[in-house]
Amino acid sequence: MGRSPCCDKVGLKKGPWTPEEDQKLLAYIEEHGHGSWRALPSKAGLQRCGKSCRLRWTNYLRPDIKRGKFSLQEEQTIIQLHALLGNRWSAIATHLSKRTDNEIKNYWNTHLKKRLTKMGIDPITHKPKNDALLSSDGQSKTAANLSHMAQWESARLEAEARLVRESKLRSHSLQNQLGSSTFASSSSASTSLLNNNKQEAASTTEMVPIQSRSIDVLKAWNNGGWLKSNEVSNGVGDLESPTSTLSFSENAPPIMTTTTTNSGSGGILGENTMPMIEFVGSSSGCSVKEEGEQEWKGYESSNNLAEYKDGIMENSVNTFTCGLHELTMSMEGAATWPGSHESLRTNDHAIVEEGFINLLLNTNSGNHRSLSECGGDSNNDEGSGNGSDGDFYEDNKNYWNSILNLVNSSPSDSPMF
DNA sequence: AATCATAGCAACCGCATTAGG
DNA sequence: ACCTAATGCGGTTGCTATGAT
Repeated sequence: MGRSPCCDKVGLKKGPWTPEEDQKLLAYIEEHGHGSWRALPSKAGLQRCGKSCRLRWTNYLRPDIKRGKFSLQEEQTIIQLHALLGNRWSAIATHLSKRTDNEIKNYWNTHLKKRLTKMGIDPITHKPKNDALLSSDGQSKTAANLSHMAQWESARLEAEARLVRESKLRSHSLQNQLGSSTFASSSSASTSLLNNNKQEAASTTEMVPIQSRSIDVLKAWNNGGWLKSNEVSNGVGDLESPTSTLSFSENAPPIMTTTTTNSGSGGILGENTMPMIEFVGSSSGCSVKEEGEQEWKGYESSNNLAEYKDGIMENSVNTFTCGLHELTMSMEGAATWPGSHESLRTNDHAIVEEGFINLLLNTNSGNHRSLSECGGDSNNDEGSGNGSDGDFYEDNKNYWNSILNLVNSSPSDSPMF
């Protein structure tokens, strides 16, 4: 497949945008929308290629972009999501609303990466340098992937175990609760499940006003139609998308429950033997740090790995709660579990992964202190495994929990259901 | 004051994927 | 099923500002 020519065309301007050009582009999009980017430049009277216009808009002119200094909370979110996702900037950006992937990427490359390196942390593997050196040079990336894979796999195994346990409970509750329908769901069976999970969520979190709204979450993923429950729970009413065009007129609920029935005809859920999946998450009150409230200086000056660990791998005892098993169900229907980090780039995998992330981010049930609070003044409570770091499993769990906690408490309005 | 080095960031490049005919 | 345009995304480049010598 040949690549379409773009900026090589003669007569098209390249380089920095002038205020006049910005004004033209802005005015045009405000009036007409961007429509076809290729056609836009001529219509807007710009001597630019469509791609350049699109980039300028998405990275700079879009009105919902937050610019300026990154807060500590944002920095920590980026670091942890990077540990989780690697250099998948767009995925990271979806959890930092109002920040563009380009900005995050730049910030990582110019600030965070150096900072971690300075602290003796390998920015690729997110492990202490000594560990990373074991797989030096070209192998460090592979090591990072393996690390990510191991973490994913660990979470998945835990989820699977839970799935087995809960699926049995479900079949019981299904039979018992057909018919109750306080949720706007297309199926009464799913409704009863929702209620189960709603109660479960409510029992493990602070009581939150419960609304609900059902969508086909997989379809929503396919369409890029993210719903962000965090924003609602954070008191932000409108749902903004990190991309320019998505918006939702309705508020997402503090607990977003999603069901989809399995047609059994293939697709993502094709091999799923469960009759339906549901995503139940909750987000509760969060603590938001003001920008610049805390600095990294403690970490930097001490160059102390233990402190880093305490900050990033916050000690928490909560486990993956509701949601993971539902995700696993969809995962198993969606071909295979990703065998490598890169393999996630296929659409199904991306869907699964995003769902997993969102579940991770959305399933916190009560331990939602921010890292700013916990990691910032390090060691309020002794860390994972009570100081004995030999237990890989505990470390690993705490690592993921810390990510979960971080983003749940993040002010960044991460997209959720 | 001039020169060089470095940091920061906007913008570009090119591959991958998706959508539509 | 195939082709092509459009779009998404991550890596890289190059310009500008700032600091050091």
